[in-house]
Amino acid sequence: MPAPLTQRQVDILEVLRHSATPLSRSEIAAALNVARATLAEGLQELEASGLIAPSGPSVSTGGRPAHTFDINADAARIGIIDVGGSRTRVGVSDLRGELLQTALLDAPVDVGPERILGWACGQLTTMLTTLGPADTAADTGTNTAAGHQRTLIVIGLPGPIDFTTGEVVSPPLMSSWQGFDVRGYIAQQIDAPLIIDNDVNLIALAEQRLSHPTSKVMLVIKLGTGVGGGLVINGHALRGARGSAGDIGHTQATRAHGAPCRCGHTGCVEAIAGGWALVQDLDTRGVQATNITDVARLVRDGEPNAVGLVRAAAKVVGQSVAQAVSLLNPDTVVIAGELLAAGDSIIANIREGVYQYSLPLATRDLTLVPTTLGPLVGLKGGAQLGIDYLFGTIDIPQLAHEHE
Amino acid sequence: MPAPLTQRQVDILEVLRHSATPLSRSEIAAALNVARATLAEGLQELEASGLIAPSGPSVSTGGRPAHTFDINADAARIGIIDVGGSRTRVGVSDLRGELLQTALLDAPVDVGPERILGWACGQLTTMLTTLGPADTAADTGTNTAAGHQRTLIVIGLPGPIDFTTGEVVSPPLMSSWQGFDVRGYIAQQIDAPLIIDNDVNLIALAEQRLSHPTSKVMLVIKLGTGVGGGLVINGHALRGARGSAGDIGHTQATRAHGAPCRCGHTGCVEAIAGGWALVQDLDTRGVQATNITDVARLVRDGEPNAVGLVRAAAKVVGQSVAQAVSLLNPDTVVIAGELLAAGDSIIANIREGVYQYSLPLATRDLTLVPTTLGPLVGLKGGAQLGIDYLFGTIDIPQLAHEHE
DNA sequence: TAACTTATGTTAATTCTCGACATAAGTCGT
DNA sequence: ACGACTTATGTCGAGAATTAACATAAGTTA
Repeated sequence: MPAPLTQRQVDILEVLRHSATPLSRSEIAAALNVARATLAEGLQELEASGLIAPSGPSVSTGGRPAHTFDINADAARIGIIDVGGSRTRVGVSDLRGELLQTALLDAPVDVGPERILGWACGQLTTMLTTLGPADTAADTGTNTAAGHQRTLIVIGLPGPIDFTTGEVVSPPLMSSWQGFDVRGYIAQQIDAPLIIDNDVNLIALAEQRLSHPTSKVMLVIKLGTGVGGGLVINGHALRGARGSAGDIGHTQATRAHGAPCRCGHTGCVEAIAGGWALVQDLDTRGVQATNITDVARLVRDGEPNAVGLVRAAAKVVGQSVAQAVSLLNPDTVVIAGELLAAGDSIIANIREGVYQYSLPLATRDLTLVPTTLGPLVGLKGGAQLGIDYLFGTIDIPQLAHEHE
Repeated sequence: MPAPLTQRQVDILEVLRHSATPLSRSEIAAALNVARATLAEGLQELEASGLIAPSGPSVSTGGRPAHTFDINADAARIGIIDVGGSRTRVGVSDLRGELLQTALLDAPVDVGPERILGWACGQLTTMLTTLGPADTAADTGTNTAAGHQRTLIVIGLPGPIDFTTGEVVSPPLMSSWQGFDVRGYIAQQIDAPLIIDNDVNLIALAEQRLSHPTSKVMLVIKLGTGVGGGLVINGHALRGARGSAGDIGHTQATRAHGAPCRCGHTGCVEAIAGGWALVQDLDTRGVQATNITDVARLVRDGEPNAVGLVRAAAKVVGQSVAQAVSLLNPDTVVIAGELLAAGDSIIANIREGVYQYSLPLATRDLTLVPTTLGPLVGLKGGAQLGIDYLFGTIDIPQLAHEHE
């Protein structure tokens, strides 16, 4: 029965985490509105537990230099699995969210869960061993004094996750995963708490925390093999009643469009703008492409069919985003996903749709930008979610389930 | 410079407010997880300030009966103005949210702000005088000890409110209001703090607080002269970056539909399902109707054109709601507005659209129901928002602005 | 090197919070 | 009607949490 963190300690960790630079005692105290003396005990315990570490003296401004503290990066290792429609990435991050090592598997999600998760678990096990069990910060034997697991797995899946059960539900993109016990499978191979979430939620968290920290209402759209969305409201991912919030891919495109979607409906955004649909449509027109990377390359090369289809796709996405913008009035919309590799016209076309179909007030201060976090954005977001959990600030407890 | 409420006092008020029955000291202490003794001081101050009042002894269960406390209904009066597309209601509520008196003005919003607000302010002034300045609970002279205004005005307007300026913005339904200084006008007539919000936000708050208190993600649609929406996430209205969140009326209907909308676009939901559009369409077909009440009556009477148009309208709304349901995965959707008077088929047709176009996971546990709070729901919601403000738990400080 | 500036550790005072006790005010059984 | 019992209330002293103030440490600057 490990002692849990006090509220004050959670607060200290939050402050440190959201600061770009290490902080002195005085700075932490000021941020929390408490007297400096009040921090002493909590700070000492945190240091003893290894969660935070001294970070060298700051430069003097004319007086005694302050000792500064920062999150101890080596206090934990977070293994992250980012399953995408056409590729899967794994990585291990430290407690500051820095990725220490990553790996890529180029296989579509529908090769099935065993192949993908088997590979991922193997990679993670190796990485976690190589990178060492997290510095247990303690000959003192108090390394779990704060009651924290020091290794943690986060997985993002490209489909709706019912977090009341932790299962993938009627996954249009992942029929071979239907009913598969992801939690059980991973638990068998890696003994660590596991958090399951939607892949776009991970991206959304990364964007909010790392690129747009002041955003209050953020919408993130991922244009990959499928089309997904994620919402971050006041710093928390909004997952909805059953965890399926953010699904923008299977909303109806504005123009009646007969394209059949894998979800069983017709005219879904994804049936027009999803990577799989683009590949399929190109195929129909006799253009060779096996995945979305090919599509993006074709667009960059100026292949007329690809250019036209992707242009149309972006406009459809723009209309859908416009609906979402009207409904939510976000301050920030971020576009991510591999289709961005097709070039800047994607964003331009989406913007066009948004500004055309939304009311002026909703777009007046709207920031609509592509992600700048690169292809590892999903892993970075997974690290953020894992840190949330370790710091006791996770918002949806159902996501995590420690097997005892 | 009045002393503000302590955090503990705010907590006590919250507990009392959300309890259906008056509570004893022990019950309050249990709800707050503090010792009974700890409450004593805060409780006394609250009683002295008049915000709470003893509520008679509870029935004994074999021992000494407990003294119980409840919000002192007479500690404040909240004047509420609910401006709708075709009528305006005003009312005065007490601090428990009970409406003490209401009045109705049957005039469309576009007769202009002076006419409507002039009438409303006149009514409110009379009511507030008649119903007495709130019981000032104090020969003691400490009636403002807690630093609370005891009279407050809340107004809900049927258009997007830019709460960074407090103005009605490019109101499709209210061109005569464009640029009108609502705050200034009311401030001139009634000397009290003023909260301006969207009318559907008020309805949404009422529904969440009074009818669906366990809902975490709620969407409310108002089918009136216009079509509006409101969101309540975790008990707080989501207003978005500029206050225009919830706008579902000016999203594009799924089927390409050329109907021109007052907002300048074509094919908006409101251009098909808005009361004004229904009236217009009926007129085109030679059926007499001047407002949405007429339309609803025609449907009840079985007039074929009206039945058909309203049926189509409900389906369009259903499709839009389906999009919103996919995006947000709410646990509850409430339909309100005067069009409901047309009969149960409205809800049935909306449900049909939602279940047809949403993914199964999003609708698995979805509650989709009409409002049961009656035509005064907007006033009731305004009272809730006002109480939020008086109790110090208002979530969007920009809404309120005390003129000094 | 002295004067100055800023950070840190310590401590005594203050405030908060709690459990315990004595008392108040009912019901229940005879 | 009365005593035993049950539950609520007020109060007080112990203990914990928090703070401001002071003494000291560790730099910079003239």
